Amino acid sequence: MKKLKNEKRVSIKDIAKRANVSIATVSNVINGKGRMSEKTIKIVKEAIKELGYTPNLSARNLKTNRSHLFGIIVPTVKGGKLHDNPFYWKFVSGVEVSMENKEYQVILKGIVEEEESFSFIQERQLDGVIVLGAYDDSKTVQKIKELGIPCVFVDSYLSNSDVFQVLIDDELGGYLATKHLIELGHEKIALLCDDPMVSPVLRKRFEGFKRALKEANISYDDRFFIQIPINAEGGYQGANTVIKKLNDATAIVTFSDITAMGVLKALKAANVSVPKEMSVVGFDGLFFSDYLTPSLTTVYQDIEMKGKIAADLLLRQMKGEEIEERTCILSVQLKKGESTKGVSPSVL
Amino acid sequence: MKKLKNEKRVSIKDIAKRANVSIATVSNVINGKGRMSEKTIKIVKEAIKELGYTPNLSARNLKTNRSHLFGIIVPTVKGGKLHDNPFYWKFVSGVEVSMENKEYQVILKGIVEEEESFSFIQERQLDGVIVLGAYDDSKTVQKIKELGIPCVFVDSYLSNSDVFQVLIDDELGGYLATKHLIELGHEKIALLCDDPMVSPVLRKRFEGFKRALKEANISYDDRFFIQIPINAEGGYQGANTVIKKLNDATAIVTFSDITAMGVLKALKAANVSVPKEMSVVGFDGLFFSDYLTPSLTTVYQDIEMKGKIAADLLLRQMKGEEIEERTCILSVQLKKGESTKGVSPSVL
DNA sequence: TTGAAAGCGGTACCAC
DNA sequence: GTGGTACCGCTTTCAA
Repeated sequence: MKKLKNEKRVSIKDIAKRANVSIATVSNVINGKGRMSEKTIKIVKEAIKELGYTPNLSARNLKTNRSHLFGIIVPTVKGGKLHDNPFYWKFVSGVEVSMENKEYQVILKGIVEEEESFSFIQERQLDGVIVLGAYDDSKTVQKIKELGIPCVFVDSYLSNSDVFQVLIDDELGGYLATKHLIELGHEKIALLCDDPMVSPVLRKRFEGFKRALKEANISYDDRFFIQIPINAEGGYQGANTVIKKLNDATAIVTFSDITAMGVLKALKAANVSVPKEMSVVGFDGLFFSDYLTPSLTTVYQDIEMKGKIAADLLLRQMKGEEIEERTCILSVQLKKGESTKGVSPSVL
Repeated sequence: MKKLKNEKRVSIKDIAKRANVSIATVSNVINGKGRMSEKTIKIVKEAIKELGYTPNLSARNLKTNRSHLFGIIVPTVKGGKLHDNPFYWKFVSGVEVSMENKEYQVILKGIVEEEESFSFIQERQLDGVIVLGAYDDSKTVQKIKELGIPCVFVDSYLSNSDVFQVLIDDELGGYLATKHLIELGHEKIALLCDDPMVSPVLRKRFEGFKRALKEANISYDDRFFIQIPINAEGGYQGANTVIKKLNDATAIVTFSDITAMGVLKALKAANVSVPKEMSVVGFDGLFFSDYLTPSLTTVYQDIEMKGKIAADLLLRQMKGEEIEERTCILSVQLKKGESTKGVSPSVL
């Protein structure tokens, strides 16, 4: 005989009724707190199974002030655009690996600092946040710190040493890319890059670039710096600028594989052979870099590991663990592909 | 003089006290319900601003049974691995566009059907879910439907016409890819694909493949079907198989750009020139397909649009809107690149 | 070992 | 128009 059920979700109360115990006991069984007889535990557990109970996290969160939710926040990148860059995905992937079986869920959110507020962090009671690519003076840092919740800053170069940070050795990356070219005999090296002043990450890489030049006694020449947005289109445009205005350049350094991808396309379209007439170096070591033609010489960073470590730091903070080493700097390495070779003897 | 504050978050009560009204009134102001005098509204709003109040969503959710959270669920793909496929990024991107300024947050979750339960949907009180790539008999469909929450199935070919679905014309896609090659004179066309029986999407594309052959009176030959996992490595291996065992093949059809990418790499490594000696077709039209060498001829689908529409259907369901057309099928089109050309006269 | 009850921060009904 | 209050589902203290 079918009952017209109210279809309400089963709650702790229903379990209590079914098991003939109080809701407090049910709660204790669920959370494994207090001491109860084996018998009650069994009865309650059976009731839970029979009735198909699942806890209501809203209620639990309300009471405990914890949400088991945390955020990955990317300032400066608007929602939709976030997903154009494989970097973020690799990162999230790493985060999720660390989160596996920890009962946390992740909310990924792109933010435009000027427009958006951070109220959702409070509203949702996020237990912690990972922030990507902030910088010392950004509002984001200020606001997040005000909230006083566990957080980890990635690629942010914050000067405050109390803050948890994950970085890579960007300076080394810029250095390695450039040095590699120099060792191959290149001297006229164009750099395609967004304004290094807006991002500490780019600034570091830029410094590495200059260090390599200096070490080789090659003077830095402004003409060889081409400012472009860091994306494929930027690379495309930038490469065309090189072709048109810097006909003595024999190599191009970019600070992202995505940019390099655009560079390769432009060079191909202009019939400039890579690496014969022009060497190209990328940065990141994203999955496709190996599948381009020619395959890309690039500065590899372990993005997934970055995500893992960030998540790990966050989890440990949330547990209230004492953490001595608050900044983690990952190394990078040059991954040689086919896009670079020795400079050909100039034909006169 | 500093007070030792309890540092508790300001709640509706604090606002009520500050504004000298009841919490009911505050709630009404916040939600714009009921009729109140302009004056009270102003006072309350000021108090909210002064105290920096943000609502506690857990509390609200508890009361209203809505979470303003929804899930994008990918069965068959385990958490971390989800992010290896640009398809999902693009899709999520579309979803977020539709969600813009709707106060919803998205949780992306890969699931292994066998292992995982769907309890998180209930626990978090998700207001709705978008499921990618389920199929009629999958547990996922059954379970989600039992939950009775708004949902949209994408790429799932569910036979139940009551269900909300977004699809592309996969059959047409398979057909177009193949027909294009046939028109170029190819007859020995290898197909690299995962088992079409496990996924309705692949089955449809496979059917399109066969239809094109049939139309051209080319008999389908089992030898030319190479089963591989749909990823770059699969493409790489598959192409090598073609090289070794099918030396009469002049073209390769794949059902994903990622696969095609692997194919191109293998062919390049084996010194098989594309498209001169072998034509290659991809599927999806992902961002990098245009940057490969040669650029990929591929079946383009508007993944972002898929995401937009799915999100839109979901939002409308949640609003309780009447929706007549429950299944949306997007078209696809052939995007010609450099990876296909007419078959060269066979050299004897 | 178990249970009664207060209360987390809201919403919504109903009385004034 | 405004306010009192029950209640959402759960955790937790304290008493039995």
